[in-house]
Amino acid sequence: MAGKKNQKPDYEKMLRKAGVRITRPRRVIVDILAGTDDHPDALEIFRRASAVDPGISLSTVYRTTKLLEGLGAIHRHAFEGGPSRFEQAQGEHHDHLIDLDTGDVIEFKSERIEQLQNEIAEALGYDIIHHRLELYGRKR
Amino acid sequence: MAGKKNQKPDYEKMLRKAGVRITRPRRVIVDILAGTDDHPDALEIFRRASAVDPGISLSTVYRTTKLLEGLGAIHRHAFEGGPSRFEQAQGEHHDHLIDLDTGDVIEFKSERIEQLQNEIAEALGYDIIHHRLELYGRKR
DNA sequence: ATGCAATTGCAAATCGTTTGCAAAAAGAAA
DNA sequence: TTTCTTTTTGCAAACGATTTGCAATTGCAT
Repeated sequence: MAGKKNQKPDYEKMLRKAGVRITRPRRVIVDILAGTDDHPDALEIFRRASAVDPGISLSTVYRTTKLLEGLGAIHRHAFEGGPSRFEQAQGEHHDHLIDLDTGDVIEFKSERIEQLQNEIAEALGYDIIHHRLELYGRKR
Repeated sequence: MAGKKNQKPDYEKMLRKAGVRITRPRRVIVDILAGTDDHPDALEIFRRASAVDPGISLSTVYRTTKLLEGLGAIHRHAFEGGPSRFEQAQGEHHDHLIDLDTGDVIEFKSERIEQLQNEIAEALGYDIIHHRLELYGRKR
């Protein structure tokens, strides 16, 4: 259920299409994001990028995540308490359960809940632009 | 549906019970929180408090909101993009729809959704400690 | 290869919030 | 009410996450 990302997204193609330059730092960062199913924050991406190319700066990580987010290529999640965490925008929409003890993120999906959300917004006279559903829990 | 807070909470009693001193700044801040049904942030509480007593500092607003949050007397909401906003912990649990154009917060409640959340957590082997459901939308 | 705009790294700035500290106020005791 | 001890305050400085200005570097169309 969780670690199911069908095919790696071709971020380089997305960058090219966006008309931005394909630089070494961007290639490294983008590869990291394309190659993981977890939800690293900027600092963690920076660490992983540094392991590949020690010259990459944290600023560039922030700039690149922001760029990719703007392209809709990745999603940013501001789970409570911590820094923003990122994940590929691949696959279907899902929500998150955050393990309060480990910080692990478990993805889940509920068609029923989505449906109910729409009904609620509808009843209130609103169109939902996006939503946030996060369950914070601990293992039973 | 929204502006329905049954009776003002007696925050002074809660403070006394918590064994902390009832100071003038606390009284002012607490009165503001007890007397509003909206979701002000720290700066807004500060502004309102300053109107009553110009001597109150922003630090004290932060300290007092944190104190009340610790007592379970108010809830803190970190809606996306902005600073934390607070509301009395009175009444039943509810979730929020945030008007992206105005910042207005509309409260709603869905027994069905809560139920589904529990089923999901259950299925994943987790106990939900708390959750966050926010709909971001604009008027239709 | 060349030239220029886009991108980088770095350091400094930003925003919301927290904290150290000395001065001020609460409230228990006398 | 005066005194005493303790908590609380205001202020300014520190904080963590993120953004930004700028000069140096780089991608890439020519």
